[in-house]
Amino acid sequence: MSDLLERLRERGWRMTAQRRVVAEVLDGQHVHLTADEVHARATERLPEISRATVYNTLGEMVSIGEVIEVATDGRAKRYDPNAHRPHQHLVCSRCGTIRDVHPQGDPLAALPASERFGFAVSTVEVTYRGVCPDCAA
Amino acid sequence: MSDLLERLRERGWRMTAQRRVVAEVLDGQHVHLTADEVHARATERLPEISRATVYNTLGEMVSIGEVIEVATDGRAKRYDPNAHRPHQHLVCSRCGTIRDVHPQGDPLAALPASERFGFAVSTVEVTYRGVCPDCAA
DNA sequence: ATCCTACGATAGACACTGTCTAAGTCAAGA
DNA sequence: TCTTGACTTAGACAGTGTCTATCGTAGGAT
Ligand SMILES: [Mn+2]
Ligand SMILES: [Mn+2]
Ligand SMILES: [Zn+2]
Ligand SMILES: [Zn+2]
Repeated sequence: MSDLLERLRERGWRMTAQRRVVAEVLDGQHVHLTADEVHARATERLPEISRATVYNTLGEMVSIGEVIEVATDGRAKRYDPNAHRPHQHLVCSRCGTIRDVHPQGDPLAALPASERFGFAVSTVEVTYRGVCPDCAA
Repeated sequence: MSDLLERLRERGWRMTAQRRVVAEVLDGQHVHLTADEVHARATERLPEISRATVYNTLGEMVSIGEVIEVATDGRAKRYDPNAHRPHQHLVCSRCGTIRDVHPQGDPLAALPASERFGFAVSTVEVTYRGVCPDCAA
C-alpha cells in the first residue's frame, strides 16, 4: 500500500480502481514519468483505463500537493510523487535520465532584493544538466 | 541593425529576408517569445514567411549558441536572444511575465560532489516564481 | 550582368501533448 | 438494496513541434 494512496483516502477521495492504479504506478523513488507513460503502465494493470482519467487524476494530485509537476525538457511534463521533501533535479543531456538532488543552502537566498523587481517570490526550481556516467562511457 | 544579425553574417549564413526578419523580431531586452509568437510578428513584416522557416531558423540559432531556449511553463518553449550574458528567469505565476535576473554566486557551486552521482554537470537553469507587482495590486 | 546550383523556404501532412464534452458507470452513504 | 452525484470513458479538438517533397533564390562563378 502506497503512502500516496493512504493520504488520498484521508482526503475523502472516492477509491476507484483507476485511482488506485495511478497511485501504484507513481510509487517509488526517482519516479518522473510523463502522463502518457503513466497511462501505458496503468494499462498493463487495468487495460480499460482511459487517457482522460490519467490526466484528470494526475492533475488532481498536483492541485492538492501530493504530486509535483516537473518540466525538465520542452516536451511533456513529468509527474513526481516525491512532493514532501523539497529537492531539485539533475538531468542527463544525452539520455534524459532524471535524479533527485539536494543542493546546499536555500536557492531563494541567492536572489537579492534588487533583482526581484517587486515580485513576491515564493518558489524556485533548479535544473542541473550534464552527462551521466552511463552516457559518458 | 541587430547584433544578432551581424554575428550570423560573420558565421557565413546566407542572408535571406526570412532570417533577417526573425533576427529583427528577436532584438531587444527581456525578449522571451514562443516560436509561434515570433512567427506572428514576422508575418507582419514578411507576410509569406512560413511556420517551418521560423522553427528551422530558431533551431539553428539555438544550435550555434546565439539564442537560448527557455521552458518556464511546460507549454511552448520560449526563445531568448540574450545568450551572451548568463542569467536566470523570474516568472509571474499569474500573468506569465518573464524577467531576466542575475543571482549572486555560481548556482553550480551549491551542488556538492556527493550529489552529482558521477554526472559531468555543465549547466544549471534556475526559475524563480512569484507574483509580479501588477498582479499583486 | 547573367548563370548555376546548393542551400534555404514553403505548404501541408503528421505526431505528440493536453483539454474538453456528452453519455455511461459505479462507490459509498442512506 | 437503492440512489445519486462523483467518476470514467471515447473520441473530438486545440496547441506545439517535426518532417518531406517541391519550389525559389543568394551569392559565387563566369
Ligand atoms: Mn524529483
Ligand atoms: Mn532571458
Ligand atoms: Zn545519460
Ligand atoms: Zn503578473
